[in-house]
Formats: sequence, C-alpha cells, structure tokens
Amino acid sequence: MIIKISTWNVNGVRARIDVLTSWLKNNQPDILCLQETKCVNEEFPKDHFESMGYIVYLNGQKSFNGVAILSKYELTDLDFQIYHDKEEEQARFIEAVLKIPNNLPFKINCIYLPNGNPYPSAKFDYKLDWMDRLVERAKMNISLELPYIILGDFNIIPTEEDVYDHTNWLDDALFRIESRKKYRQLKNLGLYDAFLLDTKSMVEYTHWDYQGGAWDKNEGIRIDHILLSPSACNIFKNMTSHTNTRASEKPSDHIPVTAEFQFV
DNA sequence: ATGACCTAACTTTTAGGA
Repeated sequence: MIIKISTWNVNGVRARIDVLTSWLKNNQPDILCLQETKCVNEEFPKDHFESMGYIVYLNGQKSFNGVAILSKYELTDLDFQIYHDKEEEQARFIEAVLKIPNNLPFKINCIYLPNGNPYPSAKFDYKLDWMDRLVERAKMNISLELPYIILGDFNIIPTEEDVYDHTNWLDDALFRIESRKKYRQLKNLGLYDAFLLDTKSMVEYTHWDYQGGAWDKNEGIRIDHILLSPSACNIFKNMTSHTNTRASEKPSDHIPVTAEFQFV
C-alpha cells in the first residue's frame, strides 16, 4: 500500500476552509500536517475534517502559530512539545507515530519553525535556539533507526537555488548563514531532502509572497521541506509540489507538498 | 489608475508573517 503524507502552511485554517476542503477531496492524503492554523483548539473546525474521514490532532494557539495533523489512521505516542524543560510558549510542534500492521512504526515530526525576522533580534535568537532543540530531537529519533520524517514550514531557504534572487535575502532570517548552517547541521545527522531525491526541475518553490505580484513573477522561495531518515528513505516513492494551489481563489501564500511511501 | 498583501483581534489600527 502507498501512504501519502503532506504538509501545508495554510495561513489560517478557518480562512482556508474551502481551499483546504477541495484540495483534500482531490488529493486524499493519508496524513496532512498543517501549520499556522492560527486558532485555539476549541476554534478549530475539527468536526468538519472528521466528517471527511480524518482523525484530528491539535496543538493550537490564539491568533498565531498553531499546528495540526489530520490522519486517516490513528496515531500514537503524541508529543506536543519540543521544549520539555521550560514552558512552551509557542505552538509549533507535534510528534506522532503511525503504526500500520506488518510495517515498522513510522514517526512524524510536524514543525512550524520560527521565522526569526528581523535579524538581529530576540526572535532570531529564538529561531536558532528552537533549531538546536530540533537537532537534539532528530538526533535521538534517528538513533532509533526506524522510519522517521520531519516535515513542515522550516522557514529556511537552504541554498541560492531555492530563491528567485538571493541577493534580496542576505540579511533575512530565512537565508542568514546562521540559519542555513543549523539546517545543514540537522541534515548532516543523516536526513535526506525528499525534494532533492525526486527533483523534476532545479527550481520549485513552496511560497510566494502576497505582495508585489510575487506569484505572477514567480518570485518564490522553497521553505517547506520533508526530511527523511535513512529507513524512511528506503520506502520513499516520490515527492510532489502542488504548485497550482497558489493560483486558487483566496490561496495560502504556501503550497502543500506531498511525499509518498511504499508500505507493505 | 479604479490600486498596488493577508489573517486575526476586546477591530476603525496593530502585530505578525516571509
């Protein structure tokens, strides 16, 4: 069986309900990780997605941030905190495990990595600190040698290839060398970028700003990623960028991306 | 130029996003 796992920064789940609903109907992912849901758990349209056949796991927050996982299968071993030694002030993380009989447990980290702008600032420092936590979490999870993926809005432009004109982004927290070095440190633990494993073109963006006609001019950036552990890599089939969703009515500024895995 | 961004919030302006 094929398992489809997607990630999408929707920029407000309530504002995006129509776009989200039609995309789910057309694409039928088994699991969809959402970022920037921008509402507390009580305000999340949970019943709506349940009526579409999804189990809903929520880590919401008022107005900002907020992550969620919609899944056709029950998930276990949930963890909503990347920080355990201090009060978690921002809802940006869900860890969960998919257990399909006769398959190895498949661990998922749904992340909304801090933006970090402006540079320099306390927000930038928070971004780097959050990334240190992610590196520690990944290190531990990779050591289990089971299928494990980190997916979501990383707010990281990995290379000059991943932005229309990197000279505009030199002092932006998404492209600052400190951010990209931490991302490299994460990847160098032994994670593979699903996009690079299945690249159809050198340039494929996941975000276009609402301002300045960025979409029409294709002035985008690639910041939504799916990273695979070696044993997730072993069952990886392909990666799809759903670019056309950016052209829909009332779109998110991000598009969804999907990785498919071969389960037995 | 008729206009040039979107979401959410104790909403008529501001914070946050990227």
